[in-house]
Amino acid sequence: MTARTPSTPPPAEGISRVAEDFLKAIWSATEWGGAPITGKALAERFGTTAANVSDTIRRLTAQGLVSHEPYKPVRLTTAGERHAVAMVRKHRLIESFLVRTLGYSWEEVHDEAENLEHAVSETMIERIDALLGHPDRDPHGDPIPAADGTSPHPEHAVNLTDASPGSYEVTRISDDDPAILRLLAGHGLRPGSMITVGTRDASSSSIPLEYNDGGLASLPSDAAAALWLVGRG
Amino acid sequence: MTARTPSTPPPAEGISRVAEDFLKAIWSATEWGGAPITGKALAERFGTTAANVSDTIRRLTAQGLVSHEPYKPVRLTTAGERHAVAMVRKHRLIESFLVRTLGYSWEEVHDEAENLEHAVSETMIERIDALLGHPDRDPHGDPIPAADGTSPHPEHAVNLTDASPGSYEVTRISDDDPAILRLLAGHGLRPGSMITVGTRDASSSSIPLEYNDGGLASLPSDAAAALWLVGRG
DNA sequence: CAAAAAAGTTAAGTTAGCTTAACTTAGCGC
DNA sequence: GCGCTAAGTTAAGCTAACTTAACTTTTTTG
Ligand SMILES: [Mn+2]
Ligand SMILES: [Mn+2]
Ligand SMILES: [Mn+2]
Ligand SMILES: [Mn+2]
Repeated sequence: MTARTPSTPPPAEGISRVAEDFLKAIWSATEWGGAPITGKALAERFGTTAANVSDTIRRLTAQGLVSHEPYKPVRLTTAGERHAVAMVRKHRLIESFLVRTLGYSWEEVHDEAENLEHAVSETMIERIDALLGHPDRDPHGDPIPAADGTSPHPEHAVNLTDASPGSYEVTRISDDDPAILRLLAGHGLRPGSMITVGTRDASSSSIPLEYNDGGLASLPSDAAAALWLVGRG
Repeated sequence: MTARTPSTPPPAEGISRVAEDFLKAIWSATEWGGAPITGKALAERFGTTAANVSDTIRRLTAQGLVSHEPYKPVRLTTAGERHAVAMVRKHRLIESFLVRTLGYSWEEVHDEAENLEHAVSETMIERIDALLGHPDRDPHGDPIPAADGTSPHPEHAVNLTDASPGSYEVTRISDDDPAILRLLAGHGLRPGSMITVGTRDASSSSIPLEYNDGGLASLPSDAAAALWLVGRG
């Protein structure tokens, strides 16, 4: 066996499942204009401890995938961002594939994709992409990065939480929380739905909506935060 | 944290990827009438050391999945066999799915399935099974165990290495070695092919074949060992 | 601004899975 | 049966990923 000099960077054998999920989470935090993610948020996202997050961030830093100053939020390096975008591409293509070929509903694909994204080969991803005709949105309305890492930049969307009264089209629905997805699906809301945002009642945190067909509803603010809209006059 | 009594069996949280592959390998050794597998064979199969195999077998034994006396071959317990058959079912259904829906060729599916089998949910496997119409053979001719663990017992097959001269149908082709699969595919041999086995030349270890269409070929013995036949006249 | 709370780090310990090295056992060949 | 060799085990040590506990830094807040 060839002795390995301790100072030599790790052989970059491949990137672990945990590392892949971290990179994706760090990237996702800023996808819709949010601030760089904190250790606390990462710990909550993965149901683990702050100590474990520090440890994992240290390993990712050693691999040159993230940059991190103590007590500051975490950022991706160029290499880290490349890997992150590749994972997002896999995740969203897999979701699209499951809906199209296996009849998954758009509120159940996320968990399955969360596992499969770490197991599919590049070859398989490109075949899925070709079979689906190179889609540019996943079932939740999220843009699918191209194989070269470029992202189709979607029309500027506003969060329902920040939307002033008026007519909108739902362009994306965050797939983070399955319970919220089921709630929204129950309201008939999906990417492409047309809605009218009403005037907020100061005494309540929920947001009044009117649907195309005249139906009325009121969404709690956590569900509203999952909806992204573009104005439709 | 609740203290765990040392004698309590492990919580069977879930079964690791390494454990799943070991169970599958142990089961596969006896699928076509072979002897229970040895540690040496397991080490070769996974490209690891005998020491690591001993270690892994120890863990599997502690989990109640295999039974093992020192210096003896490894056997599955009832629980181990149940898990092994479930993995084989996943592997073969995934191979079938990749061929059918993504246009994989039967000589390239194995490696992809080797990874995906650890990532797909029960739900996804059952949907694949339904989509494919509950197939009972995979692309290599291997029987696909049913969801309840029962295996369709195929017509008794003989290995080409042991076949006396005569007419046969190829019923299965072992998918262990990709190089051999490519060689056989190059000869036009696949499950369902009809062949005539010629008389062996004592001076050579290769086996003479005649195809349906009159073509002649001669297979080296390692390739011949991958072919399983049933007599046809 | 100082104290309290929240966030982050460090330290120590665990397990699975791997390595190399040293040793033991089993199965012959003679 | 004796001794060689192949197979198997044991020992020691490593990394990634996790835990709890103790501590430090930053942020909030009265
Ligand atoms: Mn994931
Ligand atoms: Mn999605
Ligand atoms: Mn596998
Ligand atoms: Mn197969």
